[in-house]
Amino acid sequence: MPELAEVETLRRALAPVLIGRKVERVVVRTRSIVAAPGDPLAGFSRTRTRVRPRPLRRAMLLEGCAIRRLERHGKQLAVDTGDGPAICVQLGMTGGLSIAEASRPHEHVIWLLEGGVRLAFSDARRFGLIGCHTSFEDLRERRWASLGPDALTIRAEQLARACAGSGRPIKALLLDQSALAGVGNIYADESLFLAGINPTIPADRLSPERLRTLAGAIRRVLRDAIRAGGSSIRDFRTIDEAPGRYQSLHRVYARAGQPCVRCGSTLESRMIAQRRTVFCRTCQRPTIEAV
DNA sequence: CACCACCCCTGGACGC
DNA sequence: TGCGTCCAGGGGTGGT
Repeated sequence: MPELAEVETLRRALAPVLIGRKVERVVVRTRSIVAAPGDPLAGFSRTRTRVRPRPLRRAMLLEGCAIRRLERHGKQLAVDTGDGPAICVQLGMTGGLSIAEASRPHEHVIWLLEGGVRLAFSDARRFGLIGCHTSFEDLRERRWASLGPDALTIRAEQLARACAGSGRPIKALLLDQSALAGVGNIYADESLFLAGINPTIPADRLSPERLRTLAGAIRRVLRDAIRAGGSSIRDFRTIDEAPGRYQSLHRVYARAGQPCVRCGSTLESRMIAQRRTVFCRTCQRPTIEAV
């Protein structure tokens, strides 16, 4: 389940291998995983109303171009050629990028780069997506403009703006990529626990002080997770198959029924915004405070 | 507009 | 051992 920390781990591992290298050939095994310019941003495979996919030319997937930089916003990774096209990789639930000569299961797109480097996008459940754009500017306008500020550097004031006027549970807001980009179910629960905030509290009922605490907790949890190479719950691996180490540091995620690491109470679990949510009723009291 | 249920998909865990 | 069932959830879509 790649979230910001896992995507950033990938970005840092890929950059030294890819930057400056030319893509010699691209192999597309699963057309539906790729959105060409003009295709619905979601990828036509996901829309209920069937849309005929636009013709896909391999130059759209960077064939013949040299890679200049890798950028990340939230959970999305952009591969940019500078003066040419750019692609946006969304890993979804089980997507991954690897550099290996041997093929892995469920490979959908493979880039063969100069020097014998083989980059592959694999995704068992195909929730992931590769968006093709004419330029990095186009990618930013069409894809990243609708995302909220990046969670790794979120400031209290930005979080306050996102929460203002929203009666949704704070957990639901943290998961909303248009409010805050990069936090998924794991780091939402971990951040709320660290901040001592109950996940059911309406976003607009949190005081400025608690929002400051929460913004700091989000930054810290993500920084620590990146330092540990991300969380490997099921599928996530960095480019050389190495698993992350942060899952052993989870304080609440997937620990329902186990004792709270801080107070020993039994951790509770409930559904919020269609997501399993684990928290400590003692350390994260459901107090509604005056604003 | 804000919010939420639903849907896409498959591997792994678990019960019998 | 094997098979059926449930669950995980990112994010777009459509309905309320």
